[in-house]
Amino acid sequence: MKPALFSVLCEIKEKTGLSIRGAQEEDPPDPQLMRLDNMLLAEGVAGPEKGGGSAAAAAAAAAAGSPTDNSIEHSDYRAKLSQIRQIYHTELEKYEQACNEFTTHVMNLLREQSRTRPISPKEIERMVSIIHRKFSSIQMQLKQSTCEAVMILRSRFLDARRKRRNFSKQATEILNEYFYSHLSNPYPSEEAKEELAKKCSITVSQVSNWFGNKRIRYKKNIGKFQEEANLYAAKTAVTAAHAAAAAVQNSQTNSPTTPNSGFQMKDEEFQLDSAENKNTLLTNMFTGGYPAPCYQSDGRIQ
DNA sequence: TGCGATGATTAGGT
DNA sequence: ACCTAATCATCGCA
Repeated sequence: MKPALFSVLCEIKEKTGLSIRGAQEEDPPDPQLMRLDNMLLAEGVAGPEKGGGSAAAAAAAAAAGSPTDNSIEHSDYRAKLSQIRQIYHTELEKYEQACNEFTTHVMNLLREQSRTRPISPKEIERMVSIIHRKFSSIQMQLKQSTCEAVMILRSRFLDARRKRRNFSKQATEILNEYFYSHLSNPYPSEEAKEELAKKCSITVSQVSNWFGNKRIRYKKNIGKFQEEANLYAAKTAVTAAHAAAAAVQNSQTNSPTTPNSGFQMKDEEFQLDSAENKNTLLTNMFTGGYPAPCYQSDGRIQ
């Protein structure tokens, strides 16, 4: 910027008491503008050059409940965010420069006019504030669209649904084993969930999600899961047989296993009596027979 | 590429 | 807080 113009701007500043550079930020305490500013600051788009963005990304990733450090996606997110940030800053600078230049231009015109007519400081102030209002509304739009872009970016990268990965085969195996061996009451306790989570290398809430999904899907279409149920029943039968063999050697007077009340969904009379079903499955497994169908094709009990 | 499977989210209930 | 049920969005296979 040319020194001559700059001195003019300083002159305006002195005369009007307006801050030319940052008029938009400090003049009206507009709540919406403040919201936008706060959000941009929180997302690391506005504010200090480095660190903010990654902090926001890390916080968001933590909120999304991602235990592994998917650093590839992270850096991708950061790259996109800094792209937005760069665009935002260059645009902002462009607007400020344009605002200043335009102000200078108007001031020059007023100066020339001052040779032919008297110009009051009031008039100058009015002109300058008009210009600033115009430019700050443009700036508001910029901030708004930047916020939108960040929100879209966030939803694309940080929405857990978008980066869903199937659990490992082992994990699914472990979960299924638990589910089918507790079919009469497939509601693991907090401790059980923690243990399953540990075994499967997933979070406790993922275990809860899995059981929630499994219960509802099993209930909806038991027929579909029959084969799977048989498979895991056989599997647990083998381990149970080992355990039983060991137990029998110790004592013959063991109390019977826990009484089963049946798989009952909350608030619903939905007695599967699946413990009995499982026992049938097991005995059939051992005798080589195939279990009699216990459920109708629509999933209801016969 | 279509479609079923599947993990995550949401709304509404207790 | 935890559940069910519906739904969303992606995965993975034929």
